[in-house]
Amino acid sequence: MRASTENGDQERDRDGGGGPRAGRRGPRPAGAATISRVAEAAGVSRATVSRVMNGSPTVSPELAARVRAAAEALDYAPSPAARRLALGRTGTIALVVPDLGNPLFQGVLRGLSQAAGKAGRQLLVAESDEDPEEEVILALEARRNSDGLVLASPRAPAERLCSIGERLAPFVLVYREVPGLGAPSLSIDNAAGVRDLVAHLTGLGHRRLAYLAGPPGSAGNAERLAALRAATGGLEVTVLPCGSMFDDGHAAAPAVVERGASAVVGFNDMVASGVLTGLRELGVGVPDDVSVTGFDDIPFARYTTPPLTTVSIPKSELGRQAWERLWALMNGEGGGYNVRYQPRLLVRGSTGPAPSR
Amino acid sequence: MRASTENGDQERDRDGGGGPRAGRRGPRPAGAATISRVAEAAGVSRATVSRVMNGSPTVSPELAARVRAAAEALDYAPSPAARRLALGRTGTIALVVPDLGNPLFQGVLRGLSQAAGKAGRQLLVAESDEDPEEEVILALEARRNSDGLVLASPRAPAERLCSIGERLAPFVLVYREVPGLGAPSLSIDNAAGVRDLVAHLTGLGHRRLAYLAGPPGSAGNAERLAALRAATGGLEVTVLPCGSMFDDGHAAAPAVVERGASAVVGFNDMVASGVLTGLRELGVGVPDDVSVTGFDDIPFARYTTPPLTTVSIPKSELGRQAWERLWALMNGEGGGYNVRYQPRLLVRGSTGPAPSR
DNA sequence: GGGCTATGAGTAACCAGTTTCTAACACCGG
DNA sequence: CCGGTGTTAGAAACTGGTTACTCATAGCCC
Repeated sequence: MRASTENGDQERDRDGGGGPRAGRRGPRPAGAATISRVAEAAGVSRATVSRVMNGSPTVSPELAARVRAAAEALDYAPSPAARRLALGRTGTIALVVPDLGNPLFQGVLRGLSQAAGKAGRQLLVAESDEDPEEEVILALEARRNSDGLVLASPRAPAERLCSIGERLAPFVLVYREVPGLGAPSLSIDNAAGVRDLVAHLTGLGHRRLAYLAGPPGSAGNAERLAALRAATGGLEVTVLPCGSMFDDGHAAAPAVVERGASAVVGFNDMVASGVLTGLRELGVGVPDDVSVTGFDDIPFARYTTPPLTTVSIPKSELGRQAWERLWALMNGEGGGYNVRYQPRLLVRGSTGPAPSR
Repeated sequence: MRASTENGDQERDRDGGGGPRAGRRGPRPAGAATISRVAEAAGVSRATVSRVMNGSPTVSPELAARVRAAAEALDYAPSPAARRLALGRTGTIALVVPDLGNPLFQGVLRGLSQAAGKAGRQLLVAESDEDPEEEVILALEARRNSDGLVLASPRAPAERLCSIGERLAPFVLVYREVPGLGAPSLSIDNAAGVRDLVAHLTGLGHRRLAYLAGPPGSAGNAERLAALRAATGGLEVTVLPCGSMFDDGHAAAPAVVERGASAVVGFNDMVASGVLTGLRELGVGVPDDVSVTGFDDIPFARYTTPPLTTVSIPKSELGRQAWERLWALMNGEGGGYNVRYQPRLLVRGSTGPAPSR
């Protein structure tokens, strides 16, 4: 598993070079130029250096040039830590998600990262590992180190979120709506997506459905399941506990066969892909014997065999939009209304007419 | 000289309570308690509050209790910005990657996020969008806002990295080795992986190979291609320009058929999956007519049809290990040697005996 | 009982910027 | 020639912590 080494570990820094104040404080860059040194070198006050570095127009051109030259010569860059303190802002926004392995949150991460990056903001990321209380703690912690927060918190109780809502502001909630919470939320109309899927399946003649349920605590799973129950009035629906990962879906295949369902509605694309593989291994034809649908339209959904019928949700768009909302909030503009995105049904090869039997 | 009459200026901030200077500065929490207010409330000095908050043992128990009560009552939490400045460290580490959509970097992100989170460190993430110079700029920027850096920089020229190496320290390079760079690197033995694949394929009788090349600037692609050339002495190898995404591989399928290769070596699992789908659409049987291999073992690789033969690399382990190395470096321990991980061949269903022809 | 030491807590000097206030100076009009 | 005005740049206060010194007191030993 492990292998070769190569040297490395060079001189270390010149640490005690100066001698007298060797190792004076902790891990400071040691040689880093400060505003004071630049001021001294340019023969001006610190205030003037600050003004020049921030492009204030109230500095005469020749002085500004002298300061810039000195800054250049000393390779000076203002300390972000000092600016944070003085300005009271961090130039950073934070994202807290339950699971970085989930394509849903990866999409938000990407969209947010790009939007924030374009605006010159840094991005702090924290993963709560799907623990409800951890979500809350990390959110508070992350928020203290940033100017605003994007929070994906499918597990934390609504009351808990409301109780700390004030301390999290400005923030945006994604993939969830919490009534009464003083923050805009960007969510998916899960019910509409499920209705589209069910309509598609019943249109194909399916009457016996199986639902592969997501994680019990998940708000998204609760919504999808409720919508499914509502949309399948006269039909037979079996709910099978499953999960959210490939292997969960894979493991559920025998149960699906046993129940004799003609169509399987997966909590998400991953369990749907898993069950796809599992069914094939059991010799069940998809979509000839059983139809399968997913949810989310993860990048891989079009490359399964057969390609997965699913509903598409705008993951990166959520990230981009979260940035826009957050930006508005940080500037004191309202922008506090909720958006619920409509998923789009994508019919691919994994669904077909119900077997006549 | 400083004036600071210590309690003389305490008066100052109580006038904010009224209306006169409402909205005085930018986005400060406004009501947030400071160490001074806690000190006042507890009737002690700021130094004592600081000592209590940091668990210094040189405070008498009753005083400590009084301070803690005051802090609790005021809902006080030390300002991270002020601590950063005073301590000269940020409590944060940074990760810079070219593309957050790539499972390779997602794996590192997860491993690093979990390891750093467990150690109570925050994680800053930046995406360079595969631009060589952007990689460098973002790395410098991210490093200035953190105590250490994990850098995945497949595009930036080696000399450029060396020239800024000192300013990035402490840092760890992943998925790449740059001789002479003063930082440990964690990389994959691409050559060994390619050799394993080639041995596997030739063992099955394949003599005409096609390589689906990755992005031209990528260091990983260069290594894999060089290793392929070295490992396929007497064989016929066609190199097809491709890319790194599903669609790139999908689009390359016709060219593969045209060249009459009996085995396709994909730059990574995504192009391999893409070509898998493309070949099936063209009516080419895998592995009966053509064998296909990938690289990286992304989570999806075992769920393609047929499951993808590939080599596995320890993505999350790289992230965890990067944290360990970084931690050692930040504590002044050496730990600066390089590690090159050996990939592991995973034979699945996408490879089989060469057609007899 | 007096000197010595250990201990707890306060003072003030940092960290490295930003910003308000103020003073000096040039320019202008009366 | 003088007062009013406008510009420029500096002095100093401010962001909110940490920590090296310092000092007072209490306990201990001789």
